[in-house]
Amino acid sequence: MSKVRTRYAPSPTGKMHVGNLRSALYEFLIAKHDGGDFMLRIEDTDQERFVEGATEIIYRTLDQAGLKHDEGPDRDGGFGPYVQSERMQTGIYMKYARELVEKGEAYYCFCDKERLESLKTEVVEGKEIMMYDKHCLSLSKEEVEANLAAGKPFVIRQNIPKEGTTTFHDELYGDITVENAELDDMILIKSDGYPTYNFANVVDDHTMNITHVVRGNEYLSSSPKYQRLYDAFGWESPVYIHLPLITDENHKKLSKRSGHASFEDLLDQGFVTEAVVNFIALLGWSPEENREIFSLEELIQEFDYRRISKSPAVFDMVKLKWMNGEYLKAMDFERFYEMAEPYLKESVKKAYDLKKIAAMVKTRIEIFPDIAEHVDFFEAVPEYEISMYAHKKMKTTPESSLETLRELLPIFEAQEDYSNDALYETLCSYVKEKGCKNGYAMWPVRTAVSGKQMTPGGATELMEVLGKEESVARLKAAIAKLEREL
RNA sequence: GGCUCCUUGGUCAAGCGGUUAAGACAUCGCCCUUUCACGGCGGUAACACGGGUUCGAUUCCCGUAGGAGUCACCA
Repeated sequence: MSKVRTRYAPSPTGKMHVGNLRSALYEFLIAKHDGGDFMLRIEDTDQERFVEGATEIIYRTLDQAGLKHDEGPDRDGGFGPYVQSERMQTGIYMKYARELVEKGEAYYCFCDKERLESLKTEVVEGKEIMMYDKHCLSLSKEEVEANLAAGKPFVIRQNIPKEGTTTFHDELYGDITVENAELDDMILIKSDGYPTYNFANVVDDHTMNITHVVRGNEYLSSSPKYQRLYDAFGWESPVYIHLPLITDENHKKLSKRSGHASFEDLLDQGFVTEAVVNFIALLGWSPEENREIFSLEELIQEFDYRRISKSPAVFDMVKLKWMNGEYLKAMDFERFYEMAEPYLKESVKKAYDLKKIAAMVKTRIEIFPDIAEHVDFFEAVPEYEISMYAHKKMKTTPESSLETLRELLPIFEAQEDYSNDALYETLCSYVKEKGCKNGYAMWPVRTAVSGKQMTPGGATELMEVLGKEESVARLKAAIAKLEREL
């Protein structure tokens, strides 16, 4: 068996959504698991849809995700060019198309738009259904030559017999057989001379020695046509692996068009690449052992494509967030801080120790934007109800809290050491003297300095960050508020 | 609509003829705790339906239903 070669063949039409990325990931994993090569090929045969800068997005995304390609436009492996528009310059597609015409497996078609339009039979769900009627197949060689000589625009179509069936084999779905009568004579070469995806992909995959064609299962229904192409050329067909779709919560295929999140969007939303990669790896594939957190290296090790499932998977943002949170918790602090800093600065403008705040918040957030709601009170105590001082378990009430705070204020005013440890000790000795529970004193203090139902740390941790001046000021303000509102 | 594919809890999923039908997210409860979160423990919750095959079907086959994909000079 020759070395496994897979390819990721995107068209540069915009951002990469997670379905694209997962295809790239699986292609990468299938190759790497077997010590094979992963190739990048740019499919830019549609000049109209080409988006400026889209190719750069592809490179950047692959790079960020760690899916390093062994070959591609920027890494020649001897099978180039790796961009289809450049391959076209070599005349390769036309050459092979002509070969098919010679064999009677394809034919020139000169039908114009109007005639094609008239062939459209029915409209289903807004889509016009059309099957070409092989009109130009009956043209004589002379007529074709004459048309060509006259410079008449033409396309080259695949010639599929009306009888019989075509079968191809997919590693996951098994043998799939369709009636030839169901297959349209698809266009191989467009009137602008470019090949269609349908044709280019077959020619390229073969000439570039791709052993495993891995792609989304939206291609399942057109695969019989590709199979016929391989057969017509007398080429050995590759191993096909069609991936189950990734859908949204309404079970619709993820697509850019419907505004579903792209990989870039997810990063903008505060997800880390490793989490996203890990998550999508598990959308349609599961490892043998019962485990969910995998590094890319571990995925390469474990990835067995035979364990890819056949049914579509819903992209669940909630679970992605959970997984992202796991990655954040496991992340080393320096990196976490680097990534969290912009978000912290956004919410906390005052000169507090952001590293301390970052450490407090690290285990409490799932994505970076969560930081804001956790730390906003450092900037200023929000408006709050004094009912917040009542806590059943702590046995506190607004009244008891006022008393506690009044007693504690002079103690904190007198204290110089505002480290968490020292403050905690102070509080504990107060508690001991009072003969109450920890929470009885902690709760009102925490509430007073934060004004929030929940905070990323306990009373004394917050005071350490706030510092003496601010802490005392907040305690005073809280006492005043209680006196006023009780 | 034709064709193709799919069908285990709300979601991701294990299972590949005999299981008390895993696990994870979410949800609920309890514990821990300087609140919340984290962490720990536990609960609720699934084999779409109908026929076969078989001693025995979640598992194999056939239907039905539901869902999805596709039907371009887009990929």
